[in-house]
Amino acid sequence: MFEPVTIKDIAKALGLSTSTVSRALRDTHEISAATKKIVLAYAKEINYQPNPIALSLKERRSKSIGVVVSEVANSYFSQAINGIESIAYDRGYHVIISQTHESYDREVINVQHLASRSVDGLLVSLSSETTDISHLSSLHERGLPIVFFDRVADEIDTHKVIANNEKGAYQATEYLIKQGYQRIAHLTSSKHLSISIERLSGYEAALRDHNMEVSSSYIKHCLHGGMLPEETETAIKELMSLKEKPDAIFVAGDRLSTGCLSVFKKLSIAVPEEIAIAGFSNSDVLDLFNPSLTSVRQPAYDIGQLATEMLLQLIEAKYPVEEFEKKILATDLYVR
Amino acid sequence: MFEPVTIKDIAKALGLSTSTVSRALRDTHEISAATKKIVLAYAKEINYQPNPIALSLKERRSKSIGVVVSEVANSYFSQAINGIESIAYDRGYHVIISQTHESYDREVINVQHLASRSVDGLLVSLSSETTDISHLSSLHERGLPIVFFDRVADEIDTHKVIANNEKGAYQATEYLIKQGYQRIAHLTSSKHLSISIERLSGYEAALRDHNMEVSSSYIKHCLHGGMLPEETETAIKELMSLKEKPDAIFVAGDRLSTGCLSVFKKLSIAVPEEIAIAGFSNSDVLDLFNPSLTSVRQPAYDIGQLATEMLLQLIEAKYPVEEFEKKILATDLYVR
DNA sequence: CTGAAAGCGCTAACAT
DNA sequence: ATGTTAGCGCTTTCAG
Repeated sequence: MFEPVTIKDIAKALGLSTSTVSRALRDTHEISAATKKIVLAYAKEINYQPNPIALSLKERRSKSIGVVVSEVANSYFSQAINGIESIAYDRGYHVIISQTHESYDREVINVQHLASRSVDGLLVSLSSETTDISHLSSLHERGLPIVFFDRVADEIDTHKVIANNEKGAYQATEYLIKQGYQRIAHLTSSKHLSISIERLSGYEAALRDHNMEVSSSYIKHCLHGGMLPEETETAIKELMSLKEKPDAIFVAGDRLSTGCLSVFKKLSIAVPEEIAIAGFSNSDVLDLFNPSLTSVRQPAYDIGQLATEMLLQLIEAKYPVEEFEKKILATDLYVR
Repeated sequence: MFEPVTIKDIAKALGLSTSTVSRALRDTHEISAATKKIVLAYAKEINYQPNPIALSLKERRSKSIGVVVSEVANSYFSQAINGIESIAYDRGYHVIISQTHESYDREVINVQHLASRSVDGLLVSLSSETTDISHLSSLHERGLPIVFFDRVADEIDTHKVIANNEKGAYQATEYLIKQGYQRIAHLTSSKHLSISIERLSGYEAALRDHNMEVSSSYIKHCLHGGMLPEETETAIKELMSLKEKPDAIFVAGDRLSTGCLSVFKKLSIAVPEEIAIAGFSNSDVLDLFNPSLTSVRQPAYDIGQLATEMLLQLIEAKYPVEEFEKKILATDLYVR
């Protein structure tokens, strides 16, 4: 039904062979200027577009990279994607985005699909459910370039780009401490995620450095990182029903932070009078919130750009790369 | 470097022909149960994945659909995308998302790329810059199925799915009128966008039905739909420097609505005391805003689903479809 | 400088 | 039931 123009059509119309046409279009030297001109003119006239599918099949590369994130409806990821695209498009690569919705199964399916679809490389931020990463390590072992960003898998030896989650968490927690809060809880995403581990560690370090106790009853995990509102609500209710109610919470995630505010609003708990909040967020409408949210902002756009540059370096490397780096970018604390 | 397993590898390893292997994997009847079992077992063992590129080339279809939106970092679009994916994945189609960032040039490039990449169909919401739609109509004439959603092109005869923008705008404007506001301005996106036209028309109808005058000085267009904060700020400043300052604004877009609130905050203009706002928005953190925003919410997820169903119907139609529909879904007014 | 032919991975018509 | 062959669109030897 939809029949694009092929090199064959041009050849037939011009009484040439397909190879000659191909050469004219590819601009090789082994072609007469005259023929080239004719072919190019005709190609433009009929708006010839080479078929990238055929090209991919031939060259075994697609000039496209796959991106695996949990949700595009997340400021952090949409900003990172913009960073990714900015580099990729400049370098002639196309970007295929896929969402896991924090589901491990979805992640496996998406990764398989992208790989079989001949993406030349993968930019991955793990889903919160993922613990087994064999779907990625097997591809990586077989030579598919992969760069992790945000939620990384330490088991796989490749480039990684993350924000300084530990320091960001430390600063946010310290901010709450300096504001005079005494019982600071921590609400975070699933336990095994690299970002959760790093942010937890920053939180604990800040407490310890200020001679405050780390209590496990103050630390709540949400397996789906706030995707399910009930999860957040349950965690908050548990915290608020402790004998020693916390007077502040450091929240380690975008959706979780806004989710928290919603829950408090719903439960009519005054923020920051009854409980103060500081949390990670890259939302760009944060300044419209009331109560306001002191937040740690990650350089999502830069992270996306850097990860893409590193991936393209791997893809275009002449020789297998053996040395891998983990880049750590600074966060910003916005006090509100 | 990255060498996936092919049907040929299996054939060689098992001493069969490629076609036999293909038949075993395709599960045709003309194959012995024994061979089939052997092939399937071996395929599973080495984790064989068929190469969809080769398949696309052969079958001239890719089982994938392209999506063209302005920004994924926009609640409306990210929700629509989720709706799109929910249907597409169920039906075995993959979704390739591309962003125009409200740029016409980018839209042309993306559409060309998607088409040449052999997507089986296109879901399109036009960029705010787009007036010339020949990049789409030429593809459409050549038989590529296209369904428009949100920002549609009336010139192209195909399925369209939109929210009831006119009624939504009418209700929001009427709400402001009933609150007692007298001088209601209208801030909207670029003039030629279908959504702008529809929403403007609802706004004007509401004013007229309540015997209020429509004044062109009260209507401000932002060519980039609020993508550029200066645009919004300039428009607001112009409105606020009129002799007869408006006492309310009906805002016709997500980014524009939040952008408006930001500008008022920046300029220390009290909302809703000095000026009231009602606007289109699909943000899911609207309830955390202060000042709060009365908003028209579109059924973005449903729109995405419906548009996808219609597109797949076109793609899978046995005979060329001649009758096209424009589906109009109801909006919701959230008074805050 | 140009054409014929092979091959990328896969399927399907045609043989056997 | 299985193998052989051709062909999807393109590039690239290999011949001429």
